Amino acid sequence: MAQTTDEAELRAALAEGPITVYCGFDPTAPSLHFGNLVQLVLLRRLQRAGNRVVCLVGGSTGLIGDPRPTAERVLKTKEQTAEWVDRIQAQVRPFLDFDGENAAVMVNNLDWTAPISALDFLRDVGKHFRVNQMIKKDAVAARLNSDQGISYTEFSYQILQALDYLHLYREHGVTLQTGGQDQWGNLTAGVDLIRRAEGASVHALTTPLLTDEAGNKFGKSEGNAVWLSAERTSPYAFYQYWINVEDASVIKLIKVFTDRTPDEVAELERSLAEEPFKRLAHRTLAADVTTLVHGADATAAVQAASEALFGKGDVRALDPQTFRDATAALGGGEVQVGTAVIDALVAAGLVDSKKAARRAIAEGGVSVNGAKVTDEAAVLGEQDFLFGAVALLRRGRKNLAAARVVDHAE
RNA sequence: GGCAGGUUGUCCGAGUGGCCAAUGGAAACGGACUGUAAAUCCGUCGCGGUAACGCUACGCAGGUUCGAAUCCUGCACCUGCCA
Repeated sequence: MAQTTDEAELRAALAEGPITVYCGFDPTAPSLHFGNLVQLVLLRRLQRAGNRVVCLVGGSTGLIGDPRPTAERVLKTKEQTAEWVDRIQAQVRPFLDFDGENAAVMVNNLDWTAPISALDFLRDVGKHFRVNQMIKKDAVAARLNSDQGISYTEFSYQILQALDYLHLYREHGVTLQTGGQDQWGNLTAGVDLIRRAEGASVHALTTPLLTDEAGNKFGKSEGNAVWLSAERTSPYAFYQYWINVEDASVIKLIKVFTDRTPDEVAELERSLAEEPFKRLAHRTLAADVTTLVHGADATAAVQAASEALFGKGDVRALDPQTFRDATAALGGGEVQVGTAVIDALVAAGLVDSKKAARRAIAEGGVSVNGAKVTDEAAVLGEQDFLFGAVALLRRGRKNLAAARVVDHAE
């Protein structure tokens, strides 16, 4: 928890009985990512604790765009946004319980925003907002001070989000909105609106931005975002992301993302301190979160793959089935017998260009099936494709890919 | 509409006729060290080529020049001030 409107009052409200809480997700991409996971887990816990949960996917706010402090967003088409709304709704469903007596509710703010005319919007909603306050919100202030400026469109975003809160307060009795720390301005805009329009006092709660010891945001893997969809970030890559988290942050992440009990956490903490080489905390974290997002079956598969690929043994010694399953989890490309290692690295997506591939070999960072490649002109021969199918390419300590042989009849 | 300033590689940011594929920083990547950790040290960091070298690149299009990221013209976009 980072900030709340009135912590004492919120605690009292929560203690008194179930409340109704909402959190919104804007369809700015076809998939949710690491950052959204914090909110999903929070909602999940709140629901399990007996509270009612309303999950909003921003069909209208997604069309406008929450102002980023750095730059204006490029508008997405309505069709695109609508499609992403569907995808994100589907992605959220597994995290919450939408059946039973305490079923979560899924809403789309386009339903109540779209019918409002511009005039009604300005007269009925706009009157409650003071520009003087609006320009003080962090993201807006940053943009006003930048040489980018800010469009009227994005400037209006906070009004739309505040309107959502008001609507949900009226229709569903929502009295708490959660969000990331950067959403504070938008959340309080809603709280203020409800106070003015309804004379009611409602709450807002933000979660702190998760950063590593160096102060960097979590959720970036090799410069790419960690997505929740298997198409964008494979379960294998997802699992590996968590396995590689720095020691100093594992325990914190376990507390945030998993349902481990305090006793279990204490045990993991002890293990981390006394027998770090076992990497027990990392394995637990990776397994728990991967299960949460991708399910138990996928987790078992990537665990086995990781075990096989990073185990001490020789990959050649693995039994064919294990090897096949493990490499199936990896990214890779198709090559033919006789393809140069350099070209195979490019085809498998391990490097961006042949030049980079050559460089990697020169740096001593490339191996095929565990054997270091020293010759830039090396080619993949028949014997390199283990079990007649796949050559395991490695760049650096932990970038692996599979070069799958294709019918070389052509 | 007028005036002024800006647009450089993933990002920030130098460079104002040749020595510039372009200083510096960040990010990233590889190696050593380890525990698929952090810190540290070393190295790499446009594309093709073993290399010599070639190609592409400093908003876009032309031009001046033996030679331009650097000068000129037009256009686009951004920012500020004025109307």
